[in-house]
Amino acid sequence: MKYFEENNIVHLTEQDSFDIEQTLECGQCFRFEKKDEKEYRIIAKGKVLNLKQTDDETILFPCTAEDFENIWFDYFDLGRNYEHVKTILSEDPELKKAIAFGSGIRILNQDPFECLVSFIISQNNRIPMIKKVIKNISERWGKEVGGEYLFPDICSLENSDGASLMECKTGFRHKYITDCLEKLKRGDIKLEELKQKDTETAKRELMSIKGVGTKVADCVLLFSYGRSEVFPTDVWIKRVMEHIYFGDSDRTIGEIHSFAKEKWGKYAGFAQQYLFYYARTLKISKK
DNA sequence: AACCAGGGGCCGG
DNA sequence: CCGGCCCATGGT
Repeated sequence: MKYFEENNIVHLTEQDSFDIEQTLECGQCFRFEKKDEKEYRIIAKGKVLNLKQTDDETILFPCTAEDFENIWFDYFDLGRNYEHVKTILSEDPELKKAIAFGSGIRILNQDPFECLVSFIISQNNRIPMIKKVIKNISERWGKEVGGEYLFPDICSLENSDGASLMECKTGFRHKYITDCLEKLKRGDIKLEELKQKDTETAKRELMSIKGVGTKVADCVLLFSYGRSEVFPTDVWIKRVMEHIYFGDSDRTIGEIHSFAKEKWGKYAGFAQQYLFYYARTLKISKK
């Protein structure tokens, strides 16, 4: 991964397996805004960052060399060899098509708290609406940085209540967010300590929060704790998996989940993300 | 195990 | 314009 910094702009000149559009639009994060073709703004890690990608390079701005090395290199998972991941998963001819389609996807390393609340909001909801709700919450309790609002930290969000969360259009999920905040405040769950725990234990703890089931817990583990062995299984994944591997016949979420875990092991999370992007953008039929 | 939880977009009529 | 259906689900 080659890069240099000049005038507070970082130029990424070697960008194998990195497409900003695919990485941001594949459904793993919600605080981004499309400015133009291959031009995005993200709000993450306490900062506002603009990205613009051309055939030759990706530029990140405003961004010092230090911020790139300390924050964004990890956030965009740039230290991982995705060619290797794709080679392993391409042994499966069906998956190979999905990988060719989203070959520039990288799995982000997001903030656990923001990720957790975001995926609680995601349940039975659509992406544009999820983005709107998170933006509402950020504008109400988050810190302003350069005209944008950061997702609030735990302390700031503890000033919320059911009614104010409803005003942010969280709908019936407001009580789940309240329960989440309560458990974090009491120290029943320490998000920082989950990093040291094995995936099953971390998953169990996350699922003790009301409104966090297997799917939401898996998303948090994959998108903010780097647990690539999980396989978040939702209706889209169910559909595309039934289509590809089961001749369009009905399977339960549980059957799909264990099939994928068995088949892809520690690469299941990557497979899931390629399949999700493939299914969503091709709009695989709902039968 | 069916049903319900806001809210809003989309679709057929 | 309006009803019905669906949505990166989980609780009851």
